[in-house]
Amino acid sequence: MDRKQEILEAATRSFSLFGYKATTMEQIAKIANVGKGTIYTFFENKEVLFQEIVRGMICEMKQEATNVIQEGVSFQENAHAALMKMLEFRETHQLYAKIVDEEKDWRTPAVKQMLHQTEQAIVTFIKEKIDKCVAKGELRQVNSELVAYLLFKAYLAFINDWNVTHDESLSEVEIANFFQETIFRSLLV
Amino acid sequence: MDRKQEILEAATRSFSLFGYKATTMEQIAKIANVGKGTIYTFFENKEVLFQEIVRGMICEMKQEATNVIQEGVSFQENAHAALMKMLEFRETHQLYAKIVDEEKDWRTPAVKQMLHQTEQAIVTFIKEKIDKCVAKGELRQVNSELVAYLLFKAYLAFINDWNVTHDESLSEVEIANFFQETIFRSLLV
DNA sequence: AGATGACCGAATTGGTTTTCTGGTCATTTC
DNA sequence: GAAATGACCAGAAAACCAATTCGGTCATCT
Repeated sequence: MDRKQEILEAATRSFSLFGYKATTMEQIAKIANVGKGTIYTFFENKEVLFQEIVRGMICEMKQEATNVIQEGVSFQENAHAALMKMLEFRETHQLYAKIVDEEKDWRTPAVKQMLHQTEQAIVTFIKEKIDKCVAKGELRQVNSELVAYLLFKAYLAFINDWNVTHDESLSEVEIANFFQETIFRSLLV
Repeated sequence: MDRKQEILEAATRSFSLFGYKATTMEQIAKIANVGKGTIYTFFENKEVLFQEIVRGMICEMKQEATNVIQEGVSFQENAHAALMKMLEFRETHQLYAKIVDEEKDWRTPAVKQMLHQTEQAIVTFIKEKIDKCVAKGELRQVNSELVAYLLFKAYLAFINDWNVTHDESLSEVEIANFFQETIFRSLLV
Protein backbone atom coordinates (compact mmCIF):
# COMPACT_ATOMS: atom_id res chain seq x y z
CA MET A 1 0.00 0.00 0.00
CA ASP A 2 0.95 3.59 -0.55
CA ARG A 3 3.67 4.38 2.01
CA LYS A 4 2.68 8.03 2.28
CA GLN A 5 -0.90 7.08 3.01
CA GLU A 6 0.21 4.57 5.64
CA ILE A 7 2.21 7.26 7.37
CA LEU A 8 -0.65 9.73 7.24
CA GLU A 9 -3.04 7.25 8.78
CA ALA A 10 -0.59 6.22 11.47
CA ALA A 11 0.12 9.84 12.34
CA THR A 12 -3.57 10.68 12.42
CA ARG A 13 -4.23 7.87 14.83
CA SER A 14 -1.35 8.82 17.08
CA PHE A 15 -2.06 12.57 17.09
CA SER A 16 -5.73 11.86 17.81
CA LEU A 17 -4.91 9.51 20.65
CA PHE A 18 -1.99 11.26 22.33
CA GLY A 19 -1.89 14.79 20.94
CA TYR A 20 0.91 16.56 19.09
CA LYS A 21 3.51 16.81 21.80
CA ALA A 22 3.13 13.28 23.09
CA THR A 23 3.36 11.73 19.65
CA THR A 24 6.88 10.80 18.59
CA MET A 25 8.10 10.32 15.08
CA GLU A 26 9.39 6.88 16.05
CA GLN A 27 5.94 5.89 17.24
CA ILE A 28 4.39 6.98 13.97
CA ALA A 29 7.04 5.03 12.09
CA LYS A 30 6.32 1.93 14.14
CA ILE A 31 2.55 2.12 13.61
CA ALA A 32 3.05 2.75 9.90
CA ASN A 33 5.56 -0.10 9.67
CA VAL A 34 8.25 2.06 8.12
CA GLY A 35 11.62 3.28 9.22
CA LYS A 36 11.73 6.66 10.91
CA GLY A 37 13.79 8.11 8.10
CA THR A 38 11.15 7.18 5.56
CA ILE A 39 8.74 9.68 7.07
CA TYR A 40 11.17 12.44 6.19
CA THR A 41 11.13 11.52 2.51
CA PHE A 42 7.42 12.43 2.42
CA PHE A 43 7.15 15.18 5.04
CA GLU A 44 9.64 17.91 5.76
CA ASN A 45 9.25 17.58 9.52
CA LYS A 46 6.85 16.79 12.33
CA GLU A 47 5.08 20.13 12.09
CA VAL A 48 4.43 19.88 8.36
CA LEU A 49 3.08 16.36 8.81
CA PHE A 50 0.77 17.69 11.50
CA GLN A 51 -0.39 20.55 9.30
CA GLU A 52 -1.25 18.13 6.53
CA ILE A 53 -3.38 16.10 8.91
CA VAL A 54 -5.15 19.15 10.30
CA ARG A 55 -5.86 20.24 6.74
CA GLY A 56 -7.61 16.95 6.22
CA MET A 57 -9.56 17.36 9.43
CA ILE A 58 -10.74 20.78 8.37
CA CYS A 59 -12.03 19.31 5.10
CA GLU A 60 -13.89 16.64 7.04
CA MET A 61 -15.43 19.28 9.27
CA LYS A 62 -16.47 21.47 6.37
CA GLN A 63 -17.99 18.42 4.72
CA GLU A 64 -20.06 17.62 7.77
CA ALA A 65 -21.18 21.22 8.00
CA THR A 66 -22.09 21.23 4.34
CA ASN A 67 -24.18 18.11 4.87
CA VAL A 68 -26.53 19.86 7.27
CA ILE A 69 -27.08 22.82 4.93
CA GLN A 70 -30.39 22.61 3.10
CA GLU A 71 -31.52 24.50 0.07
CA GLY A 72 -34.68 26.52 0.51
CA VAL A 73 -34.23 26.95 4.23
CA SER A 74 -33.67 30.26 6.00
CA PHE A 75 -30.17 31.56 6.56
CA GLN A 76 -30.70 31.41 10.28
CA GLU A 77 -31.62 27.74 10.27
CA ASN A 78 -28.68 26.80 8.08
CA ALA A 79 -26.20 28.94 9.96
CA HIS A 80 -27.40 27.59 13.28
CA ALA A 81 -27.20 23.99 12.10
CA ALA A 82 -23.76 24.48 10.56
CA LEU A 83 -22.33 26.25 13.61
CA MET A 84 -23.78 23.68 15.98
CA LYS A 85 -22.39 20.88 13.85
CA MET A 86 -18.92 22.41 13.72
CA LEU A 87 -18.88 23.16 17.43
CA GLU A 88 -20.06 19.63 18.11
CA PHE A 89 -17.26 18.44 15.85
CA ARG A 90 -14.92 20.51 17.99
CA GLU A 91 -15.83 18.49 21.05
CA THR A 92 -16.51 15.13 19.44
CA HIS A 93 -13.80 14.68 16.87
CA GLN A 94 -10.89 13.00 18.59
CA LEU A 95 -8.15 15.07 17.01
CA TYR A 96 -9.91 18.42 17.30
CA ALA A 97 -10.77 17.80 20.95
CA LYS A 98 -7.20 16.75 21.68
CA ILE A 99 -5.84 19.88 20.04
CA VAL A 100 -8.15 22.11 22.07
CA ASP A 101 -7.02 20.44 25.29
CA GLU A 102 -3.38 20.58 24.36
CA GLU A 103 -3.55 24.28 23.55
CA LYS A 104 -5.06 24.92 26.99
CA ASP A 105 -2.58 22.73 28.87
CA TRP A 106 0.73 23.17 27.09
CA ARG A 107 0.44 26.00 24.59
CA THR A 108 2.52 24.16 22.00
CA PRO A 109 2.99 26.87 19.34
CA ALA A 110 2.35 24.46 16.46
CA VAL A 111 -0.93 23.46 18.06
CA LYS A 112 -1.98 27.05 18.69
CA GLN A 113 -1.40 27.86 15.07
CA MET A 114 -3.44 24.93 13.80
CA LEU A 115 -6.25 25.82 16.18
CA HIS A 116 -6.33 29.33 14.77
CA GLN A 117 -6.41 27.93 11.28
CA THR A 118 -9.31 25.66 12.11
CA GLU A 119 -11.29 28.48 13.69
CA GLN A 120 -10.54 30.65 10.70
CA ALA A 121 -11.94 27.88 8.51
CA ILE A 122 -15.19 27.91 10.47
CA VAL A 123 -15.49 31.68 10.22
CA THR A 124 -14.76 31.60 6.51
CA PHE A 125 -17.34 28.87 5.98
CA ILE A 126 -20.01 31.01 7.64
CA LYS A 127 -18.84 34.12 5.83
CA GLU A 128 -19.38 32.41 2.49
CA LYS A 129 -22.89 31.40 3.47
CA ILE A 130 -23.61 34.99 4.44
CA ASP A 131 -22.26 36.31 1.16
CA LYS A 132 -24.46 33.89 -0.73
CA CYS A 133 -27.55 34.93 1.19
CA VAL A 134 -26.75 38.59 0.73
CA ALA A 135 -26.46 38.01 -3.01
CA LYS A 136 -29.81 36.20 -2.97
CA GLY A 137 -31.30 39.17 -1.17
CA GLU A 138 -32.26 37.12 1.85
CA LEU A 139 -29.99 39.19 4.09
CA ARG A 140 -29.25 42.88 3.96
CA GLN A 141 -25.79 44.00 2.96
CA VAL A 142 -23.48 43.54 5.90
CA ASN A 143 -19.78 43.13 6.52
CA SER A 144 -19.88 39.37 6.22
CA GLU A 145 -16.44 38.92 7.77
CA LEU A 146 -17.49 40.72 10.93
CA VAL A 147 -20.87 39.01 11.15
CA ALA A 148 -19.32 35.58 10.68
CA TYR A 149 -16.78 36.34 13.38
CA LEU A 150 -19.50 37.56 15.71
CA LEU A 151 -21.64 34.48 15.13
CA PHE A 152 -18.73 32.14 15.77
CA LYS A 153 -17.61 33.90 18.93
CA ALA A 154 -21.16 34.21 20.22
CA TYR A 155 -22.00 30.57 19.65
CA LEU A 156 -18.70 29.52 21.19
CA ALA A 157 -19.40 31.68 24.23
CA PHE A 158 -22.88 30.30 24.81
CA ILE A 159 -21.97 26.69 24.11
CA ASN A 160 -18.53 26.48 25.70
CA ASP A 161 -18.19 29.25 28.27
CA TRP A 162 -21.70 29.63 29.65
CA ASN A 163 -21.44 26.50 31.76
CA VAL A 164 -18.19 27.64 33.32
CA THR A 165 -19.94 30.45 35.18
CA HIS A 166 -23.52 29.20 35.28
CA ASP A 167 -25.03 26.06 36.73
CA GLU A 168 -27.76 24.99 34.33
CA SER A 169 -26.54 24.88 30.77
CA LEU A 170 -28.66 26.30 27.97
CA SER A 171 -30.58 23.93 25.72
CA GLU A 172 -30.04 24.09 21.98
CA VAL A 173 -33.56 25.43 21.56
CA GLU A 174 -32.95 28.25 24.03
CA ILE A 175 -29.80 29.18 22.19
CA ALA A 176 -31.50 29.03 18.81
CA ASN A 177 -34.38 31.21 19.99
CA PHE A 178 -32.10 33.70 21.64
CA PHE A 179 -29.92 34.17 18.59
CA GLN A 180 -33.01 34.33 16.41
CA GLU A 181 -34.35 37.31 18.28
CA THR A 182 -31.00 39.08 18.55
CA ILE A 183 -28.31 38.64 15.93
CA PHE A 184 -30.22 36.87 13.17
CA ARG A 185 -33.20 39.23 13.46
CA SER A 186 -30.90 42.14 12.78
CA LEU A 187 -29.55 40.64 9.57
CA LEU A 188 -32.86 40.42 7.74
CA VAL A 189 -33.56 42.94 5.00
CA MET B 1 -2.89 56.01 60.76
CA ASP B 2 -5.35 53.16 60.55
CA ARG B 3 -3.33 49.96 60.46
CA LYS B 4 -5.93 48.09 58.43
CA GLN B 5 -5.92 50.79 55.81
CA GLU B 6 -2.12 50.77 55.69
CA ILE B 7 -2.17 47.06 55.07
CA LEU B 8 -4.83 47.33 52.36
CA GLU B 9 -2.86 49.98 50.55
CA ALA B 10 0.40 48.09 50.81
CA ALA B 11 -1.25 44.91 49.55
CA THR B 12 -2.92 46.74 46.70
CA ARG B 13 0.39 48.18 45.61
CA SER B 14 2.15 44.84 45.80
CA PHE B 15 -0.59 42.83 44.06
CA SER B 16 -0.78 45.46 41.34
CA LEU B 17 2.97 45.44 40.83
CA PHE B 18 3.83 41.76 41.14
CA GLY B 19 0.55 39.86 40.97
CA TYR B 20 -1.03 37.53 43.49
CA LYS B 21 1.42 34.64 43.42
CA ALA B 22 4.56 36.76 43.48
CA THR B 23 3.38 38.89 46.39
CA THR B 24 4.39 37.55 49.80
CA MET B 25 2.76 38.36 53.08
CA GLU B 26 6.13 39.43 54.44
CA GLN B 27 6.53 41.90 51.62
CA ILE B 28 3.11 43.40 52.32
CA ALA B 29 4.01 43.66 56.00
CA LYS B 30 7.25 45.41 55.16
CA ILE B 31 5.59 47.96 52.89
CA ALA B 32 2.84 48.56 55.43
CA ASN B 33 5.39 48.89 58.21
CA VAL B 34 3.75 46.28 60.40
CA GLY B 35 4.71 42.84 61.61
CA LYS B 36 3.59 39.94 59.49
CA GLY B 37 1.36 38.63 62.26
CA THR B 38 -0.55 41.91 62.38
CA ILE B 39 -1.98 41.30 58.94
CA TYR B 40 -3.68 38.20 60.27
CA THR B 41 -5.54 40.15 62.96
CA PHE B 42 -7.37 42.01 60.18
CA PHE B 43 -7.55 39.44 57.39
CA GLU B 44 -8.15 35.73 57.73
CA ASN B 45 -5.54 34.82 55.13
CA LYS B 46 -3.88 35.90 51.92
CA GLU B 47 -6.82 34.94 49.74
CA VAL B 48 -9.36 36.88 51.79
CA LEU B 49 -7.11 39.93 51.72
CA PHE B 50 -6.91 39.59 47.96
CA GLN B 51 -10.67 39.26 47.65
CA GLU B 52 -11.17 42.42 49.66
CA ILE B 53 -8.87 44.30 47.32
CA VAL B 54 -10.53 42.97 44.20
CA ARG B 55 -13.90 43.95 45.67
CA GLY B 56 -12.58 47.48 45.92
CA MET B 57 -11.29 47.35 42.36
CA ILE B 58 -14.69 46.24 41.10
CA CYS B 59 -16.30 49.21 42.86
CA GLU B 60 -13.79 51.51 41.21
CA MET B 61 -14.55 50.00 37.82
CA LYS B 62 -18.31 50.27 38.29
CA GLN B 63 -17.84 53.87 39.36
CA GLU B 64 -15.91 54.70 36.21
CA ALA B 65 -18.53 52.98 34.12
CA THR B 66 -21.30 54.86 35.87
CA ASN B 67 -19.50 58.13 35.16
CA VAL B 68 -19.82 57.67 31.40
CA ILE B 69 -23.53 56.89 31.58
CA GLN B 70 -25.66 59.87 30.60
CA GLU B 71 -29.33 60.41 31.19
CA GLY B 72 -31.40 61.01 28.09
CA VAL B 73 -29.04 59.16 25.81
CA SER B 74 -29.88 55.95 23.93
CA PHE B 75 -29.26 52.57 25.51
CA GLN B 76 -26.85 51.74 22.78
CA GLU B 77 -24.69 54.78 23.39
CA ASN B 78 -24.59 54.20 27.13
CA ALA B 79 -23.98 50.48 26.85
CA HIS B 80 -21.22 51.03 24.33
CA ALA B 81 -19.54 53.69 26.44
CA ALA B 82 -19.80 51.62 29.62
CA LEU B 83 -18.50 48.44 28.00
CA MET B 84 -15.64 50.28 26.33
CA LYS B 85 -14.76 51.96 29.62
CA MET B 86 -14.77 48.68 31.53
CA LEU B 87 -12.78 46.86 28.86
CA GLU B 88 -10.33 49.75 28.81
CA PHE B 89 -10.16 49.46 32.59
CA ARG B 90 -9.37 45.79 32.10
CA GLU B 91 -6.25 46.64 30.15
CA THR B 92 -5.29 49.87 31.86
CA HIS B 93 -5.85 49.29 35.55
CA GLN B 94 -2.64 47.85 36.94
CA LEU B 95 -4.23 45.24 39.15
CA TYR B 96 -6.85 44.08 36.64
CA ALA B 97 -4.25 43.77 33.91
CA LYS B 98 -1.92 41.84 36.19
CA ILE B 99 -4.72 39.46 37.16
CA VAL B 100 -5.58 38.79 33.53
CA ASP B 101 -1.95 38.00 32.76
CA GLU B 102 -1.52 35.81 35.80
CA GLU B 103 -4.62 33.78 34.97
CA LYS B 104 -3.21 33.14 31.50
CA ASP B 105 0.30 32.27 32.69
CA TRP B 106 -0.17 30.41 35.97
CA ARG B 107 -3.85 29.62 36.44
CA THR B 108 -3.70 30.38 40.16
CA PRO B 109 -7.16 29.25 41.32
CA ALA B 110 -7.67 32.28 43.56
CA VAL B 111 -6.93 34.54 40.61
CA LYS B 112 -9.23 32.63 38.28
CA GLN B 113 -12.04 33.01 40.78
CA MET B 114 -11.56 36.76 41.16
CA LEU B 115 -11.41 37.18 37.41
CA HIS B 116 -14.74 35.40 37.08
CA GLN B 117 -16.18 37.60 39.77
CA THR B 118 -15.01 40.73 38.01
CA GLU B 119 -16.45 39.62 34.70
CA GLN B 120 -19.68 38.73 36.42
CA ALA B 121 -19.75 42.26 37.82
CA ILE B 122 -19.46 43.70 34.32
CA VAL B 123 -22.24 41.48 33.00
CA THR B 124 -24.48 42.35 35.95
CA PHE B 125 -23.80 46.03 35.46
CA ILE B 126 -24.95 45.82 31.85
CA LYS B 127 -27.89 43.61 32.77
CA GLU B 128 -29.17 46.25 35.18
CA LYS B 129 -28.96 48.92 32.50
CA ILE B 130 -30.92 46.68 30.16
CA ASP B 131 -33.58 46.03 32.77
CA LYS B 132 -33.94 49.75 33.34
CA CYS B 133 -34.31 50.46 29.63
CA VAL B 134 -36.80 47.65 29.23
CA ALA B 135 -38.84 49.12 32.08
CA LYS B 136 -38.69 52.52 30.40
CA GLY B 137 -39.94 50.93 27.22
CA GLU B 138 -36.83 51.88 25.28
CA LEU B 139 -35.98 48.24 24.65
CA ARG B 140 -38.29 45.33 24.01
CA GLN B 141 -38.61 42.64 26.62
CA VAL B 142 -35.59 40.39 26.41
CA ASN B 143 -33.74 37.99 28.64
CA SER B 144 -31.44 40.65 30.04
CA GLU B 145 -29.02 38.13 31.52
CA LEU B 146 -28.43 36.53 28.11
CA VAL B 147 -28.22 39.84 26.28
CA ALA B 148 -25.75 41.24 28.80
CA TYR B 149 -23.63 38.13 28.50
CA LEU B 150 -23.74 38.32 24.72
CA LEU B 151 -22.75 41.97 24.70
CA PHE B 152 -19.84 41.38 27.04
CA LYS B 153 -18.53 38.38 25.13
CA ALA B 154 -18.99 40.09 21.79
CA TYR B 155 -17.20 43.27 22.83
CA LEU B 156 -14.43 41.23 24.42
CA ALA B 157 -14.03 39.23 21.23
CA PHE B 158 -13.82 42.27 18.96
CA ILE B 159 -11.59 44.29 21.26
CA ASN B 160 -9.30 41.59 22.62
CA ASP B 161 -9.30 38.65 20.23
CA TRP B 162 -9.73 40.26 16.83
CA ASN B 163 -6.12 41.45 16.70
CA VAL B 164 -4.80 37.99 17.50
CA THR B 165 -5.97 36.66 14.14
CA HIS B 166 -6.21 39.84 12.08
CA ASP B 167 -3.62 42.45 11.18
CA GLU B 168 -5.40 45.79 11.27
CA SER B 169 -7.35 46.28 14.47
CA LEU B 170 -10.85 47.70 14.35
CA SER B 171 -11.40 51.32 15.31
CA GLU B 172 -13.86 52.15 18.05
CA VAL B 173 -16.15 53.72 15.50
CA GLU B 174 -16.17 50.61 13.34
CA ILE B 175 -17.04 48.52 16.35
CA ALA B 176 -19.77 50.90 17.47
CA ASN B 177 -21.33 50.97 14.02
CA PHE B 178 -21.15 47.24 13.62
CA PHE B 179 -22.84 46.52 16.93
CA GLN B 180 -25.41 49.21 16.21
CA GLU B 181 -26.54 47.49 13.06
CA THR B 182 -26.49 43.99 14.56
CA ILE B 183 -27.10 43.40 18.24
CA PHE B 184 -28.39 46.79 19.35
CA ARG B 185 -30.70 47.10 16.37
CA SER B 186 -32.38 43.87 17.37
CA LEU B 187 -33.12 45.08 20.88
CA LEU B 188 -35.26 48.05 19.90
CA VAL B 189 -38.99 47.79 20.35
C1' DA C 1 17.26 4.88 -5.67
C1' DG C 2 14.68 4.42 -1.89
C1' DA C 3 14.45 2.79 2.76
C1' DT C 4 16.49 2.35 7.18
C1' DG C 5 17.95 2.81 12.01
C1' DA C 6 22.23 4.09 14.61
C1' DC C 7 23.63 8.36 15.94
C1' DC C 8 23.77 13.41 17.52
C1' DG C 9 22.80 17.62 20.02
C1' DA C 10 19.15 19.80 22.05
C1' DA C 11 15.30 19.52 24.89
C1' DT C 12 12.63 17.20 28.39
C1' DT C 13 11.99 14.48 32.46
C1' DG C 14 12.39 12.90 37.05
C1' DG C 15 14.29 12.80 41.34
C1' DT C 16 16.70 15.16 44.98
C1' DT C 17 18.04 19.02 47.68
C1' DT C 18 17.48 23.76 48.97
C1' DT C 19 14.89 27.79 49.48
C1' DC C 20 10.73 30.13 50.19
C1' DT C 21 6.31 31.31 52.12
C1' DG C 22 1.70 31.16 54.36
C1' DG C 23 0.25 30.80 58.67
C1' DT C 24 0.92 30.13 63.97
C1' DC C 25 1.93 31.40 68.53
C1' DA C 26 5.04 32.27 72.47
C1' DT C 27 7.03 36.44 73.68
C1' DT C 28 7.36 41.39 73.81
C1' DT C 29 5.58 46.04 73.92
C1' DC C 30 2.98 49.87 75.35
C1' DG D 1 -3.56 42.75 79.30
C1' DA D 2 -4.67 43.61 74.56
C1' DA D 3 -2.37 44.29 70.54
C1' DA D 4 1.74 43.68 67.89
C1' DT D 5 5.61 41.05 66.55
C1' DG D 6 8.94 37.98 64.26
C1' DA D 7 11.16 33.31 65.07
C1' DC D 8 9.55 29.14 63.76
C1' DC D 9 7.28 25.17 61.27
C1' DA D 10 5.50 22.24 57.64
C1' DG D 11 4.43 22.02 53.17
C1' DA D 12 5.01 24.08 48.56
C1' DA D 13 7.91 25.84 45.08
C1' DA D 14 12.33 26.51 42.97
C1' DA D 15 16.84 25.17 41.67
C1' DC D 16 19.73 21.82 40.27
C1' DC D 17 21.50 18.04 37.76
C1' DA D 18 21.79 13.35 35.90
C1' DA D 19 19.52 10.45 32.83
C1' DT D 20 16.47 9.86 29.21
C1' DT D 21 13.95 11.11 25.14
C1' DC D 22 13.21 13.07 20.74
C1' DG D 23 13.40 15.39 16.17
C1' DG D 24 16.13 15.22 12.51
C1' DT D 25 20.40 13.50 9.71
C1' DC D 26 23.09 10.53 7.01
C1' DA D 27 26.15 6.58 6.17
C1' DT D 28 24.84 2.12 5.11
C1' DC D 29 22.00 -1.41 3.35
C1' DT D 30 18.64 -3.61 0.19
